[in-house]
Amino acid sequence: MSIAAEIADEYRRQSGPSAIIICGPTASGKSHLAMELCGLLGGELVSCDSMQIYRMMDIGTAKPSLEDRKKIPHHMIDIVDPWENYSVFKYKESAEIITGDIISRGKVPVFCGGTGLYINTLIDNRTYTDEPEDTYFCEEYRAEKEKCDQLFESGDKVLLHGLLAKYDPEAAAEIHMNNIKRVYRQLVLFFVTGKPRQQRNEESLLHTPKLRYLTYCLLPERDLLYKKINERVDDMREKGLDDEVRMVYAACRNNVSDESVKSLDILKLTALNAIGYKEIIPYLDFPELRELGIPEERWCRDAVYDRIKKDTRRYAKRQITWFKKTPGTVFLSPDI
RNA sequence: GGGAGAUUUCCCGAGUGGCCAAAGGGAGCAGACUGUAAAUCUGUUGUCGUCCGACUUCCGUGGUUCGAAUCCACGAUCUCCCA
Repeated sequence: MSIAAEIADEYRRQSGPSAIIICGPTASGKSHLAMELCGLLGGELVSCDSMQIYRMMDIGTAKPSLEDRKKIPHHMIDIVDPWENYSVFKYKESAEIITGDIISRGKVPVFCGGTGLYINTLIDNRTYTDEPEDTYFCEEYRAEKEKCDQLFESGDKVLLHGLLAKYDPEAAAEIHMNNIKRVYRQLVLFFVTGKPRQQRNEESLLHTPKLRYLTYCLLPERDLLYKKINERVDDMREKGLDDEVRMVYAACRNNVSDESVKSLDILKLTALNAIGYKEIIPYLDFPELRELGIPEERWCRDAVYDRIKKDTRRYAKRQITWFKKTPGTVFLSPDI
């Protein structure tokens, strides 16, 4: 019996509202399995992928083909533009509505993706409060936030970490000083909510999950996975990743303030830091990118694509590390 | 045939007598994370033991020395130059 058939059987044995999650590192064959399951169970696919969320980024994120999307309804794909900000909070919000809708129509939600943070947010039914821009727990924190911004800009990790130690010592003890981005984020969250990390975490877990999730993680043998990754990157190259990256970058450039382009803040956009994009962007022929100093050397496609492969492999490793500790997960090792 | 230079732990590469299991980088491996996550960060990489430690290494063999990756001799392989 095929893996899909077995999972389908297991699913049918469930009582009460249930959903299936298919996770695993990139190129482990998640989409294929999820599609098969949808076919067997009359399911609809809900993506848990932080990059397939973005429109235009088709080749580099290995989005399912339009053909597949016609066969089985796919959700949570192509819902934001690459120059927009997105977050787990927004993901959870939309995914919840969509899931409810799928169930109310008597279909089975089949979640599929590799973003562990999103997946665990679903499983635990974490709830966050909205985080409006520029709202602070108290007036005093507004000034502190500004100070915090300055420290972050100047890269003063020692003082920034010290600031966190002052407001949320527990978080400071757990987050390494070098992890300046996270230190900064913790501070911002503290100034907005007025609550330390521990408390926020606990409170986000107060709502019991409405669904029972059957979680499966595809974990191919490492060598096989890496081989598959390399092949997939070569494939992307052939399909025209270069052109797609140029198009996405240009689109972001047109939709972001001149200031951001000039200061290269544009490069901080989450979408532009996706693997396959961030490696190619420095070589694009846009005036502001000259500052990066890289275009001087010859554009060596082989080297760039090797870097993409390497970054993808490392990403896969991080995904595996995450999935391994998600409770209740059933691990499968496919031959791909 | 003659001359010059090279050979270092997975790779690149530092090291020229003790502070060397050997800088640094790459790649690998392991991990953290639960409010930007395809992001960000940490640890580790000769063997054995839990840290202190013990043991085996720097092309090979032999030698000098209290002590050698480092000096000497011979050999092997590679690169360049003259024939």
